[in-house]
Amino acid sequence: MRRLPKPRNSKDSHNVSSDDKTEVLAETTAEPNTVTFADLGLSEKVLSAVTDAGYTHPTPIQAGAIPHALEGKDVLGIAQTGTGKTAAFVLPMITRLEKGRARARMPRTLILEPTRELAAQVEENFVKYGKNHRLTVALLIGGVSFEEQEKKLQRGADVLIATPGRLLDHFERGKLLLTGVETFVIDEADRMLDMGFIPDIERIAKLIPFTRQTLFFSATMPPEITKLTEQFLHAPVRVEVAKAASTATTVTQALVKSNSKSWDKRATLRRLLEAEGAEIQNAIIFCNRKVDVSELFRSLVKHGYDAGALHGDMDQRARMAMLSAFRDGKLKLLVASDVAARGLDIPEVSHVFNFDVPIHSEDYVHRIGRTGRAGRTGKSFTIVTRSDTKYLDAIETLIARKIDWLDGDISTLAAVDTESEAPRSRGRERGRASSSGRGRRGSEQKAATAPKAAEPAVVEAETTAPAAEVEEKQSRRDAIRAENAERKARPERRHDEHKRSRDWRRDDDGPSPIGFGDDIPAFMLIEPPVKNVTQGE
DNA sequence: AAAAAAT
Repeated sequence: MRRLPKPRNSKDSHNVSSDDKTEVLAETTAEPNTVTFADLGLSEKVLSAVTDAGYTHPTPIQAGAIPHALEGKDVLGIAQTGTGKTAAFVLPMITRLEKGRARARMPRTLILEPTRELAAQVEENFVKYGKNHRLTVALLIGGVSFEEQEKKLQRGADVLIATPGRLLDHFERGKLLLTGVETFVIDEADRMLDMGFIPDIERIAKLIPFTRQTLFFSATMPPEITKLTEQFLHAPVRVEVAKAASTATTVTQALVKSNSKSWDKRATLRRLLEAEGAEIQNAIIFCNRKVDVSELFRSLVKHGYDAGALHGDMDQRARMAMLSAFRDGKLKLLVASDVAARGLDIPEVSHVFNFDVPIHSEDYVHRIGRTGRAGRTGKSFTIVTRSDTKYLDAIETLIARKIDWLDGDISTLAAVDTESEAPRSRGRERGRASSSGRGRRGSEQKAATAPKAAEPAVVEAETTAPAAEVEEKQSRRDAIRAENAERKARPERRHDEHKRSRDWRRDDDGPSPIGFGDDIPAFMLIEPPVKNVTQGE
């Protein structure tokens, strides 16, 4: 038996809210797995597409939202990505579209997404589940030409999937009327808020008839979003599945200390990559800034790693190429900005590396949520420098637990020379500090693939917290906050900045590849460099 | 100290 993306742990649907409009997914009424897609009221054609895709049992958000969406009710879905949220609106929409036909320039449904990749992903869902239908789906996103999009609009689109900017652009050019929209979907509303899209969304909503059905999804419900739901939704059914500030139980988390110099961080990362070795099926490496994505990407390629890059300043074609190569397994490592943190459906990522500690703690949760999906296990490593400690404190407070250090916490960095923070065994750390020869490093490299000394404990964070656990978690948060404050009060040890090894410095990046700007995908290189060749240098 | 999105 397979489920649509992400069977989380069964507690997911126990969230209780006092809101009287709320429909809580009541698993008190039935065993979670007894509901099948056939019970939800979807049309035969949709059902057969779902069956063909290999799914029989809906996820909690699907079971909760689909029947109401089919009835034409407004739905407020509070769910993180990876809960099967997309199918929760795609399946009932296709069913409802069976009645009636699209007219030129008057799409019947509109879905707003915060990023281009997410929009493209939703389109794929319509293709997959609408294979027994003759649906016209138009994807209106920036970075690509208008022509084809206009053609589709002119022909009459049943489904419009758009990012706000390009949609308004089409509208202003008079290529589009929104007066025929029957169903309006706002996806990832909280992220749209972060990105400053709310005014655009309000403007778009005003162009759509009042009588429409609105499906509204958000991972979290900050006050601004609540206000927006009051404005957009009429007597909505509320379906809530997962808590935002939680990390999957299947993700192993660890911290790794490093000096803050970028070459030092890159060296730390490479050591981690070597240590994990064959365990890495594929990995996303997150950087906070786009320039750092490019820089790290070039460095990894130069060191012979099978790496790609993904960030918002890249050419759209390169973005798509990179993403599909990564999905297809042609790329092992994807260096990315937070474009890739949320929403993107990249199955089976075995590892997540945070090259930088995220500045906003929620991003940490989203990033490591890229691994350990659908019940699989995943590993995450976060490289921490001295100046990151306050962000780290915020993260630990948010997730209400301390994350294990792989090889001594940040305060131990000061005690030894700067290149010696071997990511694993303490014994080796001492050895590294006293050696400076290259031959030595070569053997070190081999040792890196040996079994790891300190395996970080498996996370026990909950995906959803019932009332009693909420309190317990809060007190844990308070304790962590106090502990962090106390640690901060202690005087910090100075470290020796001058004892850097020359070898590390030589890592600085050489000439950039040509053709794809800074971000030529490694898999497109004519001569794929061999891993480890440059490593010992 | 950031990223994303219309040109």
